[in-house]
Amino acid sequence: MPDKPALEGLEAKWSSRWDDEGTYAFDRGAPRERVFSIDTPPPTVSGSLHVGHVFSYTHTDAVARYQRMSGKAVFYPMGWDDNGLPTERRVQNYYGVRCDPALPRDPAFAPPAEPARDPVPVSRPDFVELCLALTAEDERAFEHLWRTLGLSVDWHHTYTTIGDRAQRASQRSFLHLLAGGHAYQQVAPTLWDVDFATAVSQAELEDRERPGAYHRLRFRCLDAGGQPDGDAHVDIETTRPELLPACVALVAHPDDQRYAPLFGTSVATPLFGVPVPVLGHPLADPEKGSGIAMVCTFGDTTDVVWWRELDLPTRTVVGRDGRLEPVPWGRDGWPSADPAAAAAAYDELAGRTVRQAQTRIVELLAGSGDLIGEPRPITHPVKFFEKGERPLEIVSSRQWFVRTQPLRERLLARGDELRWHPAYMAHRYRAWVEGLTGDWNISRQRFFGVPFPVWYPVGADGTIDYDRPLTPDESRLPVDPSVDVPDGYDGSQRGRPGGFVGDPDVMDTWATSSLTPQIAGGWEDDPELFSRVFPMDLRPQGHDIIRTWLFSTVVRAELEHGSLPWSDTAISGWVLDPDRKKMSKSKGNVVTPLPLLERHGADAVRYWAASGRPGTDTAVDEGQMKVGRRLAIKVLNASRFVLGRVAGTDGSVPDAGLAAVTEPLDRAMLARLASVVGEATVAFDGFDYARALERTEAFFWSFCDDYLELVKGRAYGDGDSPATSSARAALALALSVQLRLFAPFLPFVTEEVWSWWRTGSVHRAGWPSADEIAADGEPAVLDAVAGVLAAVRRAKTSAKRSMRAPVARCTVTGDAALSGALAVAGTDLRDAGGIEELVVLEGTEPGVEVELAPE
RNA sequence: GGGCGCUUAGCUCAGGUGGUCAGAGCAGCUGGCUUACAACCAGCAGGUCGGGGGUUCGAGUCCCUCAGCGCCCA
Repeated sequence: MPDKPALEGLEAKWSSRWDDEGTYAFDRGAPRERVFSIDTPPPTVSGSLHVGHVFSYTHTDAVARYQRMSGKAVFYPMGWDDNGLPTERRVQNYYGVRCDPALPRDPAFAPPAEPARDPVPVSRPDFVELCLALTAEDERAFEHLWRTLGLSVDWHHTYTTIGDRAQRASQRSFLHLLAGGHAYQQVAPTLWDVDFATAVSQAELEDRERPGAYHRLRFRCLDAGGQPDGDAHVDIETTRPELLPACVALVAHPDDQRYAPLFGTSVATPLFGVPVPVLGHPLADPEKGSGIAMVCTFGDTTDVVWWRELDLPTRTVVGRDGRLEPVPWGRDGWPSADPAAAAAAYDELAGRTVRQAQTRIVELLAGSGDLIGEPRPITHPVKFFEKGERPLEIVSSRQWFVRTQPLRERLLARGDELRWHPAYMAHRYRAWVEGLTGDWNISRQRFFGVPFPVWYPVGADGTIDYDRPLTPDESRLPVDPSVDVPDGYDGSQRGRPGGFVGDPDVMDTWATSSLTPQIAGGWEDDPELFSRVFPMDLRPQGHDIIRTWLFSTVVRAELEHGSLPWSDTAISGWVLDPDRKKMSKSKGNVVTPLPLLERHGADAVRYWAASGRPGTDTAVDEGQMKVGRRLAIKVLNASRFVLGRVAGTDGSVPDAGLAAVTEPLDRAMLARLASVVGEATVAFDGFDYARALERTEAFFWSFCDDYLELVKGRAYGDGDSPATSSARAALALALSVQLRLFAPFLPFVTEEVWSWWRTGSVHRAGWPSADEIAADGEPAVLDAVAGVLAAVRRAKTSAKRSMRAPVARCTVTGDAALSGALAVAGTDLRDAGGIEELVVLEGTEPGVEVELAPE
């Protein structure tokens, strides 16, 4: 035991010791009922560490440590989410490159030493190499952070979402979905980010308020013969006049009497003279604009609904590059009363971006007199990819979907079955599932991801037969269809008539991340392990990703296993900046965790994190970290005192045990501690680590302030007297229990102290039970005596005297319980308070009178 | 527009099933080198628990309503 114990260096000392000794190694031999398995969020490895990680991962770690101490074999693996767009973007910026899948691999490729001003095109394999290199570097930084923070992860069980195991699981599951009819491919309207050149899913959308303008456009009514019906017309309002050439219908609410007479008739689009029907649909809002809308393929998601439900034709004008594509007016589904005029007008638009096209078409409409009045500015919500900078377009493209729509009821039932902590978080899931409007698009037109394990036959005429995808045997997984060859073909047939082509896309990152319980648990790769850990016990995560990660994981487990992926989920809040504002890179208020760990120590930072209630947003609070640091130091010092009294001259601590605790005051203290153990245990069983910490901490401070002071006299006494033996035995028991109660929160300082007098790790010691210290003590004895001691201190303080100032006489008046307490603990009170004469009176007016000795 | 959460001392927050629940820590103030701890200790002061209404013998604690803040979804 050091003379002057300190916190410095404990992180490095113990994290490497734990590693060497396998303190947190998972016991594969444990039967399922003794296993506690955790499906930890694999953090996105895109370079920056975030204090939010430290916050929520500490919550999980506290629970993991509690479960481990309670005798569970804790399966606590760690993954890195490295696949996907964030990594691609980071690699592009870091190296100054861009992926060009048309390029062949360059055997001599080396990344630019300095990022060039203009991105260097690199082949897909070279690009993927760079992604792998950079994420490997980031992953080392993350692991260092986790070890410094003291996460009790089993570092033998790690995975990445781009690694072979993840690819195998993703592809295998995809093949199962395909075989089961849960995955299908379709050319369909797809949310498309022009800049990223990829499809995105509903879960990745966000609405942003953007300025726009209603343009009032005049459509001429047509008679039954398709000729203009005199001067009859109808005006619509649209924020996207540039989509006029893609107009396929007008819709109004079926009950809207203004337009009811027009239902079933046709009108002609201005400029292009395209005849389109006027139809009724309940989604048309009579309050919006003129109450009648033009349906385009496709301006927004409502257009998609109208198009589908009203069985409208498709006339797409916006291409994947966000520009208007050429259109064959008068042919192939592009009817016009005057194809030449339509073509002439459209020539002004083709090749322009949607923005440019809007400006131009407004000029054309104004010139033709079809724009009525001035555009009317408004702000309205526009759909964006959450990582994108330009509004999403909706384009038709070939995509893989997972059928979620028919699952709705089953998914809602699974949500009810899952135990949520806190319970109200279940609402978020339910609201999301109930609001699903389409199937889950899992195709991404990107590079650093898991490829779809499919090829397509190429017919003799060179057409690709998408309806008969070629799939590999599962034993071949993972495959890369751009390199590997389907069974029955050879490489020379790639892209040739009579040959094959590989699917060019990769899966949505959530299509892999939704399988983390399977990937981490060794699904099919290690069935023995999998049977012991799946379904898992706990999914910890933030509330912001309930609709993505939690939802998609429930979908996959339901389709693959017909079960929940875990029994419980613990939802952490967000970390806010010190001013309680949401952190974001754009605001520049993101707090990085390493400096905090260096400044305050891991135990202190963990204390702050563990003080954040489950589900509650919590501000970064260095004040709380300082409190945590003081607590850790207090644990060191109090332990040093206790062990200094308890240990023999040779340093060994006799294990006197509960039987030696004979003094009522000591038994009272242990009884109170026993109730704290009970409270902490109940709290932890409900995943309420914060309450467990609070109860433990409150006890500890009163233990130090009152009990230690009261018992000092006896503790320093003659080692052979029963009174001293009782004090020392109680101190040893109380310290042992408290160190274990604190261990999930302050793993470093508790392990340090444990090592002074115990063998093995405190983190492998048994979680304390009330039985260990269930003396038949009466806690009120301690309360009563501590109350008198406080009164004595008060008297000394108000007299501005030292705490050592002697008290000539202390007169205590109270009921029988109080006098009984003082009868059994009066000596301790006299010692602690420096009281020369203690007088106890029974009376109805309780009070303490303190007469200090003259100075 | 819908859903969820929050509103308790200057600040950050606790307050499981309604009855010493009006609390803690920080900050503030006043004292004390007390042989575990001055990176410490002792003590003090601080709030009509967002407003209004209701249920009840009794409500931060349950119900309704209003206001503000935040998040999610339209």
